[in-house]
Amino acid sequence: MTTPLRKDAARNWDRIVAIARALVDQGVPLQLNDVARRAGLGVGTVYRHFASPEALLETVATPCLESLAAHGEQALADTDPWRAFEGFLLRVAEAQVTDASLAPVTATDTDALPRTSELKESLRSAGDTLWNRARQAGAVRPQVAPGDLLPLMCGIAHAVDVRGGTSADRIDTARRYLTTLLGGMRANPATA
Amino acid sequence: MTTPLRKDAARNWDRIVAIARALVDQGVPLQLNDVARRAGLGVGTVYRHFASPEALLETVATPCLESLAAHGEQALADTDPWRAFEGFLLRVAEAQVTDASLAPVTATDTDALPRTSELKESLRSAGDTLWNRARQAGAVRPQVAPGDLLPLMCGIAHAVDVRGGTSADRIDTARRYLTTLLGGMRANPATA
Amino acid sequence: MTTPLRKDAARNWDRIVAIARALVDQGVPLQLNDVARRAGLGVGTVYRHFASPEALLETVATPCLESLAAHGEQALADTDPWRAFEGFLLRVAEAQVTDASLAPVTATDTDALPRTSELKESLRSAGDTLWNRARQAGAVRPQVAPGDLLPLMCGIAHAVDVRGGTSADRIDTARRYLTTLLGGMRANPATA
Amino acid sequence: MTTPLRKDAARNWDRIVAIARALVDQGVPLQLNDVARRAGLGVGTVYRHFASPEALLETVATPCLESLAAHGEQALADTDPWRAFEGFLLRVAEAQVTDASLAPVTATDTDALPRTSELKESLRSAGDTLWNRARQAGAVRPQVAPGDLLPLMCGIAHAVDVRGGTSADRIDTARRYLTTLLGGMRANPATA
DNA sequence: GATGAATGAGACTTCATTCAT
DNA sequence: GATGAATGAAGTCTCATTCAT
Repeated sequence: MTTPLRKDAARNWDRIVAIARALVDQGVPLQLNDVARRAGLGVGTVYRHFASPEALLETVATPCLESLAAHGEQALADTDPWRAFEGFLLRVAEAQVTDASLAPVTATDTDALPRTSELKESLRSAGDTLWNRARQAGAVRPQVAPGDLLPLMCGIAHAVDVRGGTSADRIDTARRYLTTLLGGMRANPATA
Repeated sequence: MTTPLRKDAARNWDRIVAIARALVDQGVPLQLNDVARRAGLGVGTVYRHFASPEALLETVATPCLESLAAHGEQALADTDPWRAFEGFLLRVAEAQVTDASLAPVTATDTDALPRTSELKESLRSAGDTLWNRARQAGAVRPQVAPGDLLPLMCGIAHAVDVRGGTSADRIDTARRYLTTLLGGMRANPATA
Repeated sequence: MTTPLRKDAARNWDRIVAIARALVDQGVPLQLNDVARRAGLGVGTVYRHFASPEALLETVATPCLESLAAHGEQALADTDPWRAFEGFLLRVAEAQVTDASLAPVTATDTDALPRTSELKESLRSAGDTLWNRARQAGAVRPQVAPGDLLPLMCGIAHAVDVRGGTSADRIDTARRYLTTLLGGMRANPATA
Repeated sequence: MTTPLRKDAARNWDRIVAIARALVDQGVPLQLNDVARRAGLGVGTVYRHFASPEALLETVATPCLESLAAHGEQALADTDPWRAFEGFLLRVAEAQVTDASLAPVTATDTDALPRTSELKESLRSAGDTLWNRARQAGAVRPQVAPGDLLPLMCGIAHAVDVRGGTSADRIDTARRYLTTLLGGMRANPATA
């Protein structure tokens, strides 16, 4: 497909992504000039690898998106539709509040990299399928539709951001919020 | 309290706010220079009235915040705790997706105007009280705490933004999302 | 000469000068808008009394300049020419490092108020006369000429500023510097 | 240490500094925007080379500071402590009234460039050493201490500025002032 | 006389992107 | 391929002064 990079170019690529990852983790906005300086590379080099800050950000987010997409695939194998559905959303929500590169990438419509679009599509489709199965099993109410899943996960992530608090709290909070939301999606609340 | 503005100054004030309102509605980021140019005023004039873009944005948001706060007060008079609680959140959610000035103002911690802080505090406190009443009436689960209410409303607004769609859909979507969330918060789903 | 001010105008005048004095003492640069706000007056009022920041600053400096000029007059009565000369310069130097309004006023060529020019001229002339007497008495070397006196006092004030240190040190430092300088001006060092 | 600049960048650097030099000589305050316009360069280019107006000013001043520092070193080799001390101060005073970039740089505490701090420190230390030697040789009175030297030189420069007069006079005036000051510092006036 | 709103030039700085070397 | 200098629009904000009310 793509020509493999020359060894040094690959080294640069790795370096750029590593630096960007670190910046994202520290909450520093990605600026290609800045990344270049920190990486000890020329801006041009960074631009050669990544056409825009968004492209770099998406590259940083890719492994996480891939792992989520993989989880989505696996979840399809689960025999309990609700558990599969719930587990998938939990993973997504946790990832969103854990990895700062995710929120902006999932929240936008326009992707810089085709790979990003593929992965987001894959997530969407996994979510839809899981939702449909749960629906057919009578476990979810039709109130929210498949296309709502990812937006809602973005909403949870944003709610957690707004709430503030220490980074240790974030996962807990996200879980509480998701649990609540799921409570409203479930068809047969555990009243029995 | 405050001296009423001179007639000409008031005219300018109104004009600035009106232009800002229009910009916000079109999704254009507020820039004081830009507002000044469009209003046919000197930058200094705009800065005299609004010390920062945030101050102007908050001013634009104020009427809406006031109306929400007023609704919060009224809701306290409702004898049905759950209905009062639900009604309040519904109003907040609708406002958030209807008025683009609200989201950034409610999502930040640092307010430019004291009035904004008052109103936000008032909303928070109304939400808390309504939640507590519903709680004491056994209508809500303790899963989410009062402090979570506003963040969650911000989350819903964000989810609606991410979902996209026409502005006509937005209110419906917000309602669906809120209904779902409330479904998860309610202690005794009306199954009885 | 000048029409006496109406009572309220005089009150405003006093107030403005008092505020300006306080600002100068705190090292805050004089801005007429700022002064007006702090005085609870309109800018226009301040401009009516003082045509420019410089005019206000000179007004603030005036009492001190007057007292120095008065001292200059008195010094002429002293029978010991060197003591008179030395005493005058000491007073000037102390004033310069004590009253922050003085340095800018004495250092510039262009005065905003005629009164300032008069006072500066008076100081200059007093210094010249004292220098001439000391000269005729054989107490000073002709190395520095009369016109150098005030510039040198400004130089001392500036040296004290550059040196930094607490405000308590300033007078001592100024005295040391002046003593040294005078040591170089005196014709018969106390070697006898 | 530092990578040499590319040829074109060096050309721009030189140009910027040359223009800044000219402005300083004309007494025009350095403004990076202004310098950029006069140099026919983008603002960004000037900012790339000089992070702030102060940094540019210090760069303009550097050669002169270096030459003074070099003189300081050489002066240490002089066998006559007083002559060395006097010669050093004379050079500094002359430079101050000759090169308008010096006064603001020497008068401030906070340097924009590390190189400037080094050079200022070097001057300070040379002055201190020369003073100490002269002191040990019994040539100076302990009235002014080493830390006073640079402030006093700034004071002389300022006195010369205040005095005004043609630029031809300036050096003469500075010499007279310094001579007088040194007269007051010297322990054994050549009366013997 | 007093007021204070309005002015607007102009300073500072940032940053995404291009392109000569 | 890599470099990094250059670009310049655009945004921020300040402040001395004027003039309508």
